[in-house]
Amino acid sequence: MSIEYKTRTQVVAEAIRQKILTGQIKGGEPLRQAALAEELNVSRIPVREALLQLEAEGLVEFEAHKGATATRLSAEQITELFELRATLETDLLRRAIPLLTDADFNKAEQLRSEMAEAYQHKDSSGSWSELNTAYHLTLYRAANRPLTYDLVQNLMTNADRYIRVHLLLAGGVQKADPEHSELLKLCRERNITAACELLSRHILGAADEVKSIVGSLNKAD
Amino acid sequence: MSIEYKTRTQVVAEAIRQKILTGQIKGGEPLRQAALAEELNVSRIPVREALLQLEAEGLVEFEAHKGATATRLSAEQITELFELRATLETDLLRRAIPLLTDADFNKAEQLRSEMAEAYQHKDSSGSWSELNTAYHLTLYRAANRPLTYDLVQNLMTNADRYIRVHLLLAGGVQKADPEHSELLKLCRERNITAACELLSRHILGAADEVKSIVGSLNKAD
DNA sequence: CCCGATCAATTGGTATACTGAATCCCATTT
DNA sequence: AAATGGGATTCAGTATACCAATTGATCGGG
Repeated sequence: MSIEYKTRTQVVAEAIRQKILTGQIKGGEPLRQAALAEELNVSRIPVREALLQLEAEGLVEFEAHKGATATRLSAEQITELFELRATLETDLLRRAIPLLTDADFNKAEQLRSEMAEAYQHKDSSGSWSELNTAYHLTLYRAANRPLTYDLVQNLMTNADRYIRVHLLLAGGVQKADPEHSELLKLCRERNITAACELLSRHILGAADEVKSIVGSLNKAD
Repeated sequence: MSIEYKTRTQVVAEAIRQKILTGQIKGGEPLRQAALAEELNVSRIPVREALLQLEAEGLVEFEAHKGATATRLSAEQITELFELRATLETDLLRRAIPLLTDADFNKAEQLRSEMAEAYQHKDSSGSWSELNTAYHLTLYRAANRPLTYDLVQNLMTNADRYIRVHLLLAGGVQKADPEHSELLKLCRERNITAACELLSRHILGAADEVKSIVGSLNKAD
């Protein structure tokens, strides 16, 4: 077990990240350091450092002397984000499949079922999202490609914002579960080609639905 | 014209980045905040923030209460880094080729010749590296994929550390110039398949040479 | 030889204050 | 009425000083 020591900066970063992912802070919204510091009972410095970290993750943007704002992706950028994911995640999966163990399969299966259950409790779109990320990452870890893995993890975090919308407004999750089952089955069969193709469709399909929703949202404001 | 305002944090980040890229700060070496602050005539705060930024770029690593150290990639990670580059850069090039303009070709050609000249003045491995990066990026910009582009830019920065070694110890650059010429020619002919294949070989070939050198270096210490 | 205890070094974090952009508002000018 | 040009204000960027927490190293005792 990893004894995670959390610095305040990390705690603050997590808090703000959650606010952005859940939509509590919307794209384009300015993030005032003083306000966040007071709200989270820390000084401005850990807030600044947390924001810097989130900038690196692509969740916020800095402008000198103007401060940080939550990023807002255009439709094209959302497309690019998901296509990037498709590229990198299929690459990881391709490498991972021959190396996946029974333990990995079991963990993935468990996460899948937890996800199915979380879906019942309609409220918690957050936990579904986290489980979904964990499920996918479980299949990638065996690839042993730390740089790509970290990158993908970050891309998934970014995608999450849009997935949650997807999840809330459309019934995007109903489609996900059978795909997750099928994907796991193909992995167990070590059918690399089919698994990668399914994964790609899984990601790009979600992208399409997200885009149609976000498109109408952007018109709204 | 963009009026670039530079905060001290940015200046500091650049200074430290250069030190790492040039090998003035070696992999694994600890980066003392107080020392850097004094050396650069700033307080510790911009130093901390600069280090945080460099962490995001993958050039340094933080450990709570132990501080930052310059990262040191294993042979496997170097392989992964260059393979990632090959994947993402060929993707960009594929998309860019149909959209490249004469202005782009001219700029690339100019950079290529500057690179060839910089190579004469043996000292400046730094400027060769920067020109090399600029040359490649010129061919990718037209792809209009900002996320991927930024990512690649960052990967190239990371690769640079190793390329410079390559450049100094082996004659890796002699090989690069004809490849750059050929690549540009294929782009002008809009020969996507051949151009991408060449680019991939160009990157992976450099990786091989870098690895053999770094391998012997790692043994050394 | 190992094992705590102690201590210095260094990072993480707070409080506070100051400087200087960026921006808004309003008066002056055209 | 529109443009110009200050202030005044807000907020980010940075400095300084200080304290707390953690680490690593040294050292003395079992």
